[in-house]
Amino acid sequence: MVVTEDLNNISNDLFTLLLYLSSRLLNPSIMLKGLALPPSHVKVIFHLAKLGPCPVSQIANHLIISRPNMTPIIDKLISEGYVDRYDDPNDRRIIMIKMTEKAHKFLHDVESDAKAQLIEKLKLLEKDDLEKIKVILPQLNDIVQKIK
Amino acid sequence: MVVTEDLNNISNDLFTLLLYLSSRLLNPSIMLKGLALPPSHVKVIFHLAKLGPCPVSQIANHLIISRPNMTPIIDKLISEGYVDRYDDPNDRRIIMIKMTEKAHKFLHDVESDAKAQLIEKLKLLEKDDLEKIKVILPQLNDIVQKIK
DNA sequence: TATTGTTATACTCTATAACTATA
DNA sequence: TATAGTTATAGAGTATAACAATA
Repeated sequence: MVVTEDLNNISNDLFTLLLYLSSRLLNPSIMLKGLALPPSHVKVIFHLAKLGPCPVSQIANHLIISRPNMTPIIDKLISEGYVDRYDDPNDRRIIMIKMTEKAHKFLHDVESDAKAQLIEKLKLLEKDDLEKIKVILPQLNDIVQKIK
Repeated sequence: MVVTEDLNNISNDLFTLLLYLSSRLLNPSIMLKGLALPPSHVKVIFHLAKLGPCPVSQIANHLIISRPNMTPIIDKLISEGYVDRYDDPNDRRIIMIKMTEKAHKFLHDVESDAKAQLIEKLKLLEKDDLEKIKVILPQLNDIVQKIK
């Protein structure tokens, strides 16, 4: 049976896992530095990749970016060819944002780099441990994926 | 035996895990917003908590913050009582930074909030899944902790 | 009246180059 | 000569309030 103490332990372990992952394997905020686009812009593309075309304010709400700052971000992404803007026929107040092929390629490159870095670090592990996480990770992903 | 294909799969699973964790459970960059201190300042405190007292430039190197920007960051952290500055007796060029009790309490509060949020999300899982990750997480942490 | 997106503006955070002090 | 930290400064990112257009 799962009790409050279990929830506390699991939450502690998850918190530790997040710290370990970002300090030892892949720090998202450091990964986003040194790219052709500023972090906030990359996050917008990530968001569009996950949810598809979105209204400006929905992106702002999800990424905790203030509405006024979305305008220059979207302007720059458009001028560099990463997203397109189009009107919502059902509500003329709304402007929809959609990522382009260039943005898909950009994300793919970022992801490839990140995974290449991960592989280098994973090579440092012993074979037993690699065998273990090879089994564990899919199980954990199945569970985490159910949340929300 | 662990082969290249396994490394690719593991790296894919790890990447997916990081995305799931930060989008469904706890997004570090969103967690750092809305705090009393800007993200860069909080990261400095986190770094000091992990490594103990550090020279300014070591903090800068690890967090990918440029050296000149460390000065105002440290100034502000000192003025608000989160860190102390003292000289390294062995090398008079070096200025050491050390976190205060107030910073420890601050980190503890941030961590408590994060864990409370995690628990709320974990409650959405079924008991079977909770039993599973209760077993899985410590195993994964043991392995990840060995890297680097 | 509420919401979407924009403008204007001030504030904060950041990056670069040049400087001082010590090694 | 190389390194630690600082100063000066320009640029990039962000938050707030006020506005126009649409619902």
